Amino acid sequence: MQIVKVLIEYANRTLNRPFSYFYNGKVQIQKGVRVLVNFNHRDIVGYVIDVEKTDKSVSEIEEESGYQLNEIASIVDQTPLLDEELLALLDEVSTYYLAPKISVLQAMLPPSLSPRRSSLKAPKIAYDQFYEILDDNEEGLTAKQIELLRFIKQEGRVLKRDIKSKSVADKLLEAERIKIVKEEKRRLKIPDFEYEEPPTLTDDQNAVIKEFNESSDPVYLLEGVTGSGKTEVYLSLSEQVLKQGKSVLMLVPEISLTPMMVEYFLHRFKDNVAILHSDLTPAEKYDEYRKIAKGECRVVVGVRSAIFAPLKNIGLIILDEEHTESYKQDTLPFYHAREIAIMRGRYNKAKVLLASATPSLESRARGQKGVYHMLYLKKRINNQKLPSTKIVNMLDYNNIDRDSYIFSHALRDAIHQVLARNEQAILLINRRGFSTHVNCRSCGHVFKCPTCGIALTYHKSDNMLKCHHCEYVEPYPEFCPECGGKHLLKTGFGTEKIQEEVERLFPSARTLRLDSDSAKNKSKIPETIEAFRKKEADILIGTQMIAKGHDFPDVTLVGIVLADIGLSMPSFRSNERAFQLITQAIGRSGRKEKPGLAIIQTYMPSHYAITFAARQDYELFYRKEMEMRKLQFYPPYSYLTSVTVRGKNEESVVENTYRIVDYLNDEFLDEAQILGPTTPYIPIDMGFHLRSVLIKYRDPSKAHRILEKMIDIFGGNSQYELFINVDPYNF
DNA sequence: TAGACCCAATCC
DNA sequence: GATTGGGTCTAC
Repeated sequence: MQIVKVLIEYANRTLNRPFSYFYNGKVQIQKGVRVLVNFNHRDIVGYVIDVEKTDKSVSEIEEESGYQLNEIASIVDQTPLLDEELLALLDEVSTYYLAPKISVLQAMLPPSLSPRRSSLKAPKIAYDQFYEILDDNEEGLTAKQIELLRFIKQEGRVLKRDIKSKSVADKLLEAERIKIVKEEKRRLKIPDFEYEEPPTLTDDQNAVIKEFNESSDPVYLLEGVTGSGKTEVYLSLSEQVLKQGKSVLMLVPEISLTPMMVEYFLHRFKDNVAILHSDLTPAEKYDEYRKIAKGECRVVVGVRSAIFAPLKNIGLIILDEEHTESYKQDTLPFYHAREIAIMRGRYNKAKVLLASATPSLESRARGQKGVYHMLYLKKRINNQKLPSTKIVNMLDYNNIDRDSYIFSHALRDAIHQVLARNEQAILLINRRGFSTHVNCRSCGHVFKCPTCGIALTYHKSDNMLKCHHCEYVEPYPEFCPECGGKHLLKTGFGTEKIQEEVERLFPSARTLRLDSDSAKNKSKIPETIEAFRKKEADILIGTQMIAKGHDFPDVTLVGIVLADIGLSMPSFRSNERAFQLITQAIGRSGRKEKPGLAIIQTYMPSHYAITFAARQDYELFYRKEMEMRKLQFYPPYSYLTSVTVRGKNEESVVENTYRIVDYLNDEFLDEAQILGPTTPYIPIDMGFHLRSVLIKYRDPSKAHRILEKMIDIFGGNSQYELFINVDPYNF
């Protein structure tokens, strides 16, 4: 008999331990396969982490252990889900992020292989069926049969579903002239890209590649201004690595925003490329995953979760736009792809290349200290000039247009000129919807989301109030539910309002809007971008979506309608975010020979994030922001971990959070700052109340020991659940 | 995580 | 007297 230890599919701290089952079948159960087990009256999926043979009987074991053993209901997988490297990575990730192991497994594996019940109904392998010749003897065949036989012979193999005359084929099968061959099918359809010869590299690119090759450092940070040719460096290095027989993992922030990167890789490496991103169907993900696991593709281009791709013998891992927040998962297990990349790099003895025009402060500081090897691309490829910029102080009434409180004279004039020259403009407003708040004029009641507790945004297009955090919507009310007042006040503005204003002020201009409302399904994003590139519109209005690496040759004006939005967010990263966003947006203006202009409207015209972004001066911003971080003891001068308590009863949540704060204060003594309990920006999650503690510390290994002890003491509670976020982003 | 179990509130 | 709803407990 075998005793099988399994992790069960619930990613809950109190269940983060192995459960034992017995198995009397003949098959030897392997570690790393999924099994179906009965757990607390239900059949669920478990992941096998250990198997022991025993001569004892079930009742003897039950006697010893004190619990009743069930039998494994069935075995799901024939072979283990993870190879040796990924198995080691599972341990490393769950340890570093203090996360339940099963949650790491669920993040690592595609839906069809994930240890959860839903994976059992998920897509399986699909096959293409081909006809191939068995025997080309034409004797005794009808004319039609001979015709088909010759056709198949000529083609070598023919897809079964391409044959119209099914009955003729059946006859040939019966006569044993042809056979059916099954082959795994790739459901992701990738257009066939022409091979593109690598362009001649610039001296700067060659210098970077040379320095990279001559060093044996494990991690590199490439700081390259927009348009400096980073992509060609990636392609060139990838080519080298493939020639050495190794494989390449290329991470991008979001595929629908950067389809060009995928295309470059497809042009260069053709069907050696597998693609992994969140818009793929589960079936497509499964096929890509299997292709990688079988070694059929040695280049993977993908988003965050692709960092767990089952690539073997990795030689190079690249993170493009390494500062992007989408590399951090904001649900369990809260991992950051950059850290995983470094772990996998270490295991594979592969080099890791991080790259950005505006590196994250953490990475840049590590570069400064020599932890990462700094590389630079300082010049734009054909020496394009950076756009000229103008900061408009919106506090000064004289600067504001008489017809519209949103536009300055400068921006309105500039748009007029662009339209007159038949060029294009981009207007960035990093907030969607029409008005940001709705409240009652008589009693001041603010309309809030009942599930999240944050203010609802008014959307004019469908006359609804929407929550920008969860899915909640309600019709725009006629009167106040508190006092019955009829006068509701809409304050603040977003993309919808800007579009309306633009259409009012520039009636002849054709506008396009791009935000997550206008792009409900993601294929809309590249469509809208393409339409704008083709000059089907004069003005593109949108959120940060439009600020990313797109190349619009006719855009000569970028207007940042309100640069302060990001700055007023309650996070130590808000300056960094604002700087990155403004810098990127400005980079969209004047990409070809036409000179570009950027106008930045703000109520904080002398804020350094705005002034340095306007000058496109990363270095000065970096130094100033480092000073601020040092003063406030934030990363990179400290490490952060947040602990969030989530429970039904608000009082008990608060009380328990206080107990955790006290505990942490006792354990850390003076070696950490413990902030809290604080009420998170999103205070309620599906009817559960949330409170957080932020820990700022210098010694990660000590913190790790204390946090593990904290989980032992406070983790196994049914009153509340603990969420631990190592290196959180939203504080 | 989600069923079982328990108790109290509520219904006709 | 039965049904419903909420809170708590527990799992191999």
